[in-house]
Amino acid sequence: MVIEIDFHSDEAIYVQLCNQIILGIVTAQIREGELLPSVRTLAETIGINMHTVNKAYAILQREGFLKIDRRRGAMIAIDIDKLRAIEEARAEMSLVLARAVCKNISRKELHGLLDAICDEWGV
Amino acid sequence: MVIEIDFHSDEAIYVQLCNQIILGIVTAQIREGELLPSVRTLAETIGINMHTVNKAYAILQREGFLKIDRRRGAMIAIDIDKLRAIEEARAEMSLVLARAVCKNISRKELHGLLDAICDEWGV
DNA sequence: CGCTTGTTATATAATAAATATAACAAGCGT
DNA sequence: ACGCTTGTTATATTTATTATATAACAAGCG
Repeated sequence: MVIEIDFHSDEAIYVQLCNQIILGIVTAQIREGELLPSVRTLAETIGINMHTVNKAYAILQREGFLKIDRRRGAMIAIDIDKLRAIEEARAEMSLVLARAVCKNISRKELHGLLDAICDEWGV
Repeated sequence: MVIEIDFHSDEAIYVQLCNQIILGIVTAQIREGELLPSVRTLAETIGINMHTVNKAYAILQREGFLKIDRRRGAMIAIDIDKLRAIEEARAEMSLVLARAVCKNISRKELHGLLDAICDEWGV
């Protein structure tokens, strides 16, 4: 999967990495059981430091998106704690929806947006 | 409206301020046309620096949630650029939804979550 | 004139992010 | 046994961001 980093973004590089890998999973660019590049390889490919990649991988492991085997590397492996996932989704969605609602975006339009995004991913 | 800052959060204080004010608008704790406390007053109430509040207000003004009059203070005034708002909502929602979908939360459940949040706000 | 308003400038401290080296333990392949 | 790669840890340094601290300014109200 291709990873693009915007070095002029106000988002930290490791955050961009996490987001793109998660988007890669949901768009099936990389699937459950597949290996990500090694921290060193990906770091060199992108042109950043090894520890920045390592930080992203460690976070994704803690959040239950991948498992790290010392010798094989980082493998996509979703740990499903659904109750927790729903609570997190609710908290994050509240902030997004609040901004949208303030801007007069209707509940109906938000449902439409949700469908459009899910359609894009074939979910 | 009451503002609560978590000084142990990993979110910057000015970000928490922005989020809470937007949530305050959407829950009608503060309405269009109403004045927020002055930067100095709010800073003292919360126990933080004036510039931190000023930064939050400036950001909310730039994002079109309030207008600042030099002598009157900061007033809730939503600038509706709907096309832009929808694009921003789509980008932010994509990240939230991607995480949720990875955790096996279905499209149906996400619609339910959206409704639950909107219901809470009476939107 | 005194007061408050947002705004700007400058300096400083504290924290976070990113980079740079180096080294370690584990295991694979030859 | 050796060389290689894997993630991991440690340390140091640099840079960027965040937060605080003072100070001053222009604008306007009473």
